[in-house]
Amino acid sequence: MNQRLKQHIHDALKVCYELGTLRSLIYPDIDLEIPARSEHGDFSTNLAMVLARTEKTAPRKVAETLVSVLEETASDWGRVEIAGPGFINFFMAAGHWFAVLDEVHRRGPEYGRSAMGRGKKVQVEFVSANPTGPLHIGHGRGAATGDAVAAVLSAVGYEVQREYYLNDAGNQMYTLGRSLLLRYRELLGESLEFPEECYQGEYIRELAREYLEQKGALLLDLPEQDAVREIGSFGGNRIRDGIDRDLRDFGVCFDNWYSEQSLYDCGAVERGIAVLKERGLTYEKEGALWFRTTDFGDDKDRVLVRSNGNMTYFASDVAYHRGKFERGFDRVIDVWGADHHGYVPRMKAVLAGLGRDAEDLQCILVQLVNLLRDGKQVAMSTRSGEFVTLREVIDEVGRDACRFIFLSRRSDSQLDFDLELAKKQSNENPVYYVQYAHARVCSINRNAAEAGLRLPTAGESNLGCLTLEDELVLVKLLARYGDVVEGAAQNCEPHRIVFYLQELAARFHSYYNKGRVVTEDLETSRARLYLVNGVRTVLENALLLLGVSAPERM
RNA sequence: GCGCGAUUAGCUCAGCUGGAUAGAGCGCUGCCCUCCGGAGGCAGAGGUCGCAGGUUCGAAUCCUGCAUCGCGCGCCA
Repeated sequence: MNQRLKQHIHDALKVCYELGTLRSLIYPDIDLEIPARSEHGDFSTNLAMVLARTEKTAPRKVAETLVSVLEETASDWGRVEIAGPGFINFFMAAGHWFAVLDEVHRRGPEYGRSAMGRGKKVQVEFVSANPTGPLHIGHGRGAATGDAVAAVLSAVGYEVQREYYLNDAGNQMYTLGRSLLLRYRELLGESLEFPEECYQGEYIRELAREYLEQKGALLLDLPEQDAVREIGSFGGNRIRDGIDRDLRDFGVCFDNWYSEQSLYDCGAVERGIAVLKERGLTYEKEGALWFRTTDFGDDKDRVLVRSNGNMTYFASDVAYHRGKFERGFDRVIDVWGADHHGYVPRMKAVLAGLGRDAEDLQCILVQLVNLLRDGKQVAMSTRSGEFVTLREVIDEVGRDACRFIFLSRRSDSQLDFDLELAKKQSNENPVYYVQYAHARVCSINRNAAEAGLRLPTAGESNLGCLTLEDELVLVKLLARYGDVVEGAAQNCEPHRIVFYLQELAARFHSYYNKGRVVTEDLETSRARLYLVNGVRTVLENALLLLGVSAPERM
């Protein structure tokens, strides 16, 4: 609808230029916004104010000139007026609005999707927690965010891949193996000191016990190196499987698990370094190899190869990101914990160093989750192994509430997550408010079916029966849904969907309380059923983007 | 010290990339069950958008400085 309106405005501007009533001869991007106040119309543009400068004419005067042309065609779609300092406000005829209902019903689950990103491949990499322990609640927020961003991008037409980067190379896997081996030996009666740098969590003991039960005491006969590698790879696999299982139960499913070790095995890390060398972006200092990331805006250079010959994680990150683009992605999105924000400039530098536009990489920083119970902070410390796992939270509060809460703020703002509040099935908990709206429509449908009323399909009902102000408001909200999805996609901000859902649910509940959908009047009942099921479709579509279910009963 | 981010109602937060009289939820006060599900609705109180300048027709939004808070600044992973 606003595309057509923009075209009208563009045409009007052209006419003014041809008539000579306006002389700027420029066509600025037409900014159509939905005013906060309905008295200001359904749409509004500041075009006259933008043109005022080059026209050297008062904004209102420019607006009058434009409006005089716009009015010639206005009767087809509504009316125009000038307001305030020079806004041009558009009021669409009600019939135009109610036509979206047909679109909602015709497209069903497709309604709200668009072709904005058609033909482009984008990868969203998220969670990517080290496979050295179970996921905790912070990973859950990253998972919900990454998954929803992926879903939203996919809804606007991108070809999307969800990827988990598995840090299975380097020191930490060795540390995992060592931690396990020590616990294993403890179980076999040895008394020893458990080093601080080893993983402290109780799960280490459990895995060691599991290994012992399955394979027995044979590790004691192996050289230490081999024993560490053996039990480490056992533990790493078990932990990875556990992570995968937790994520699936959280409704997150990765298309690809990408192994860091594989980058070493196939020589990609060496090649990545070689490319930077060839481009003259590296130098040696004090026995180490450096990448001059400061050439691209980083505040200091970074080491690729240490003086002891070991590669840094940064070196494999270069290879990893280079590989992403070689795999054909046009855009790459990394979802990180906000404590990694310092890594953004150096990763952007990697892209620039490889000859890519740094904008092709977007980093979404997810702030930490502040876990509360009844308003009191729950102490957590990864080092001591005392943390609340994602698994525990899912089991306790449920997947829907969890995901909804995680997505209810912008990702870069901190989030209070109160376990007791999340469990409450009350008005303090916004998930149920939205889901309840959906269940309510389903309930109305059941009721209508009992009364022998069938759900009307497109064109079957008389939309002229929808004369209430609330009905128009609802339909306008439905019409906005596509823009909301596009905005969420463009900005990688799934929380916009959450806010939209709350508004839609609120308008629906309000409407529901004012009168009945199923009345004695058959024609009105059918039209209202048609409307209310349009609402239901959009509620469902939006909830599914967030990975939250749309229940028919609660 | 340098860098990044935050600062909006009692609390938790939005604010559509610079628009018109700054919004929502919770909490608080007072109402609404003859009615398709009350996990609901209606009404009300509540603001110096951290502070000070600047940019322009117009600033919560952009720029500069300051204050407070958080995070990050290894040849760690």
